[in-house]
Amino acid sequence: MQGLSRHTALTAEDKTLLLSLELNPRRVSAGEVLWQESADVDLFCVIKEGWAYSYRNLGNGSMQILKVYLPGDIIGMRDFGFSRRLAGVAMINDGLISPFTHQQLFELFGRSPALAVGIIALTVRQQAMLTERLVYLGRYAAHERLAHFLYELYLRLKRIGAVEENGFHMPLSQEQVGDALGLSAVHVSRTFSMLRDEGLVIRDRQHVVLPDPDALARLVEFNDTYIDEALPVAFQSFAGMRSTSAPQA
Amino acid sequence: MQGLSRHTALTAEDKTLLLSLELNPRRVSAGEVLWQESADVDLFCVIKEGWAYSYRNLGNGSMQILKVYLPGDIIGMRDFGFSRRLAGVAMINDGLISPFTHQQLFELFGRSPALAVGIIALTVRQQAMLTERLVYLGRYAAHERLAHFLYELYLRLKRIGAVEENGFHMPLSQEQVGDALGLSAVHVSRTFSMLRDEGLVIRDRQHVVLPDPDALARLVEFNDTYIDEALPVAFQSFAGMRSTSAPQA
DNA sequence: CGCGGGCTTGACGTGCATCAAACACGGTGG
DNA sequence: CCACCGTGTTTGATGCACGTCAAGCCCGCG
Repeated sequence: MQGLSRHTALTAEDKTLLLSLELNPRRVSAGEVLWQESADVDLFCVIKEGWAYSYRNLGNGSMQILKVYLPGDIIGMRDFGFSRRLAGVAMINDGLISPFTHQQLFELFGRSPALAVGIIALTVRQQAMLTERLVYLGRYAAHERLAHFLYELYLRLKRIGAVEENGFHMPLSQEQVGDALGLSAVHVSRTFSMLRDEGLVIRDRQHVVLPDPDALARLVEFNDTYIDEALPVAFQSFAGMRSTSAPQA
Repeated sequence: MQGLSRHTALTAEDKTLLLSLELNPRRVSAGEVLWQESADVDLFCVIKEGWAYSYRNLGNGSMQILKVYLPGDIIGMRDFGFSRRLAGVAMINDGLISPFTHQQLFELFGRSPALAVGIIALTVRQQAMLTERLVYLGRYAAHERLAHFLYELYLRLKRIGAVEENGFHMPLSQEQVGDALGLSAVHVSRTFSMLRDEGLVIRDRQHVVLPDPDALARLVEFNDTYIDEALPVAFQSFAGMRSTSAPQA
């Protein structure tokens, strides 16, 4: 809800509808697979606690992690419009998720165009992050990929209040970081050392501190508009246009 | 239209609406930039003739090509929901495009839920291709990236009838192919030679032949469901649900 | 106390980038 | 018709970033 209200104005009814998606929370444990690649698309989830990632297992034995999901994120929208999953999703640590069905989503879309627009906007923004990663995989060296990855996490965590004194908890193993960045675990370790020696990243076990976030942002030329930007005006009016009971602010 | 009818049933009215998007075709010449990164999002386009690509120019002087667009593709949907372009788009060769506005798109969405669903489905499928590329950039070697790239083009071109005897016209320079695959132009050349020596790809200037497409498909473990798959049943009924004048098949 | 998973460090090999030079075209103007 | 050029491609030489293998280390855990 916090995420959606960033993009579009919500009425009381919208909020009730949204909460109805989160009725059946379920505890999940570290490493638990929420669904496998090629499984039928039946559910989507909101993550309430814990981290998750979507991945593809490849023919050559390696894995590519596509995206890391944090509390508040919606999982599974990637597969919206497909009958089979394009990627598996697994929990990184213990957590709490609220699954909801295709049907619930359609119903919500039908009742509140504002919510439909907002959820589509969130999905599009997730896709923008993927594109950003594609650029880094294609054209940047290991230390830039890692710096970018950490800085993006930092921004996303800050939005949900999970950063304290420029530090945050990062439950990913270095092998998993490597799978996300297209690097070997060994090289991730070396790259962390490099960033430490340059005073950009301090890490102790699963705790990461970015002593000078702005310096990191400059290093990776971070463009944060795609994470936070509000919807263009045209969208607000479109959402209002078809709304039956929810005039927009 | 051909692309949409693959995913959802179109009524006569839908077809009229679609054609209204293509009223103002414009000739464009090779290398012409349709829009720059960070430009205001005003237009989308259907490509009627010619190839285009979306790209990002990077701080380190290199370029990453995100996607190649072929005749029949809709360009610009990546930026749907943003006020600024996330990537530039340029023509590869001379062509013909039909621009349409945000507003036209909204109007079309309002009139035909079936079309809205179909266009969203096309957009989601484009994103699936991007994800596929991300996987290849992260975890596969040059010859696999190139083979995958060529095979994907081959499938997409075959759908629009631009393949003859397993061969097609490919107006991209090797530098551009490199920018798409995260490789140097020099290495693209060497990789082409490699695939030629293995009998997988024959190339003469801008003409490419895949003598044994199935062998290529096996090499890259190509999963073509994401290109062609029809919409799941739930979508058809959703499209029908809100339609005022267009009962679904 | 021993075990195992994750992290570190070193040695070594290699895939790809980079630089540079030569080559093959198509287009242009003389 | 042929010199001329520019752009794109090929080929070679060299270097480096990263992968792989392997050994040791740290720490939590049974």
